Amino acid sequence: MHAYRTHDCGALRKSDVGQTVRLSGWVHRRYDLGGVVFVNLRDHYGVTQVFADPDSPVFAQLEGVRSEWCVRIDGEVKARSDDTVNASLSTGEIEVFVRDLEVLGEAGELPLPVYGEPDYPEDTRLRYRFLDLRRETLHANIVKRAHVITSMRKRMEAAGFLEFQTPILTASSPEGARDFLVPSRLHPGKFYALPQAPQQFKQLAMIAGFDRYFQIAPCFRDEDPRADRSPGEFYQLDLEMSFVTQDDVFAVMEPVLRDLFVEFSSPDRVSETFRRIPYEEAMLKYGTDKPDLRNPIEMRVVSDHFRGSGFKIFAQMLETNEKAEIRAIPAPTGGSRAFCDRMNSWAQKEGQPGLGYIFFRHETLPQEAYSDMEHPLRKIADAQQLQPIVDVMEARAAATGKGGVMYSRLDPNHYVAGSGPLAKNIGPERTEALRIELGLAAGDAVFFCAGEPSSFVDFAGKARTAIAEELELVAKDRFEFAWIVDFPIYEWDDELKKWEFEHNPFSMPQGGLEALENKDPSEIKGYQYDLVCNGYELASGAIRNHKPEIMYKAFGIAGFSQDEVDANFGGMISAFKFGAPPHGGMAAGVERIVMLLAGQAAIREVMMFPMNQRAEDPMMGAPSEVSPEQLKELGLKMLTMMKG
RNA sequence: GCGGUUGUAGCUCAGUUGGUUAGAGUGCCGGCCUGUCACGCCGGAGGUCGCGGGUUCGAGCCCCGUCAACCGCGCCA
Repeated sequence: MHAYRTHDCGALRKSDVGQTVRLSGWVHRRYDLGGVVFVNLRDHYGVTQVFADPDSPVFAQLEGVRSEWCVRIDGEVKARSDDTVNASLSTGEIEVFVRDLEVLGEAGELPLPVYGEPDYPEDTRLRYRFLDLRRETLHANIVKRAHVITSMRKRMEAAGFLEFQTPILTASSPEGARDFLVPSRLHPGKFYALPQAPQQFKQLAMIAGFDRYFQIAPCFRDEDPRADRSPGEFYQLDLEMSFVTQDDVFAVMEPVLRDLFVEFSSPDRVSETFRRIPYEEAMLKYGTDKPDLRNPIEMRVVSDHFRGSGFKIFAQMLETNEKAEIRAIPAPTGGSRAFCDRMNSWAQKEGQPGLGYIFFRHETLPQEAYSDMEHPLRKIADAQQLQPIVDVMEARAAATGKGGVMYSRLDPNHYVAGSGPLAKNIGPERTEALRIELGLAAGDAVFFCAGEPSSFVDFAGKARTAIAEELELVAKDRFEFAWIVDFPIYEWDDELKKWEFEHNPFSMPQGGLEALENKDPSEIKGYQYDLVCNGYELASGAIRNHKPEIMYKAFGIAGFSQDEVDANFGGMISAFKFGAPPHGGMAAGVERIVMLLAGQAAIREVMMFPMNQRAEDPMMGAPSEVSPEQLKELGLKMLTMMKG
């Protein structure tokens, strides 16, 4: 018999009854009834109930085991009686009567319960990560991660890509994030850098003629973390292709990613096709370049409705500031004063002066409008009869799955009225025109942001999210993908008074050299794209700039001289001078993909050994001090003494 | 670097307007229990209320400072 096991803890079935078996695992749970003791034994594969009574020679020992001890048992598989079958266990039809017991590893009092896995603070979980990883959810997340990565590899290979490894010790680059540096012993005073991405290497691989490259690539960036961004290191599905246009990259990667998501969810949960949304349109409609498209709300510019209107704040703003505009955030089903006021105070908590709104409800015409055909409200009511608002409401109900037809359209003296201070100021005709343009109905509302777009887009995006969350308009179980395209290449840095690369300096500008020479930098767009899903940026990529002269010009606009470009990207630039093929690709965040597929909101839930918010590993004690000898060998000297 | 939230038993948390001996659940220890699967019942141990200072007759609670964690901002080709 094997020293530790004949079966794993998820293996035994009714057909095994009568066998003598050996199992090893952890004590998941113990039920000591005095004359009989049950133990749920757990390993990677499952849970099996084992038990003993005074007939067993190891009854007393089995009574003595505690949670999370690692034990080996020998025993006989027995069928459970019908009334004691546990349907929630795959092994629930049997149990093992223990005749021998060996304690492989005792456990002290647990700092973190494995069983039941209640919420625990991060630091405790990270300090005892090996216990945390025994817990069902995290264990399953890590297993899922492995399966997702395997599936990525298979799909990429099936699509004709080859996986190559690129260096981990490489050169520091001035672009982008802060580098992790590694001192060189053989070259005192010089440093390697850990790669932020294999960007230059994969482009060199294209120039070397490998045509299609991919890698599950470790990437290192010395930046502060977020819930969806781990500190220090993470993995990307990195890829590059030669002789391709942007459309070719999309055509190859869309099925890879869609099928991956379908494999780990279901076909009806994933976008059939990935929409393409220009960056500008995304900023306008969603207030962000990584919109959550499960949220049906789309914003719209409605400045004209307020120009010269009785709502003086907006009207004057439009008159005095050319750049100012009014943007509407429709809120289907949000048509109550209580909801609008709640959003208004939410906005104030966000540091805004407030959030103007109109909400629409069904009202009865005033008496004097009943038969006065020239009365403005009579006209509105009649027009609504002609273009029945019921249709709008039905369409909206179909789109959002919420609301319904809330009144009879047969009563000629009923109409949909806009309410709230803003509606009073601009009057019923303008209110009605707004309602029609936005496709809203009784029971709906609309909020407004005003000013220069650059000052409110971020807030507008947040408001769009908050409104949809409050109204439960978000289709939670969906994965809504879109390509965000046509990113601007440059962004004006107001503090440094210069043009900066908005995304990545290696992209091909649309229009090539001519655009760089003739256009205002703010108007130059790149063949540069992001893949977004549910509000996360899942991937980012570009058709690369493979022509040295365009490269020099592009860097020149951002203030880099030809010498500086040669110094920092010399390897790649010189390669561009030896027959570089047009090429492009992208890189997708592995952790973010797994996070979405595992239904988690934090990236640490899909990483085996993540660091904490301060980029420390409390279990391994990283980062740590090193000995003076190690420093001396590297030619390094501490300038500041660490505290403690 | 900045802002918000949190910090009370091994662990997760409650603790009212400042008022006697700071509680619960869970875990741990002991006792009882032969069909549990969130086992049940009885008993017990376990606390520098993050730390330092202040106000007060009296502080877990109020004030000031400080440390730590999480979330966010800055940052993130």
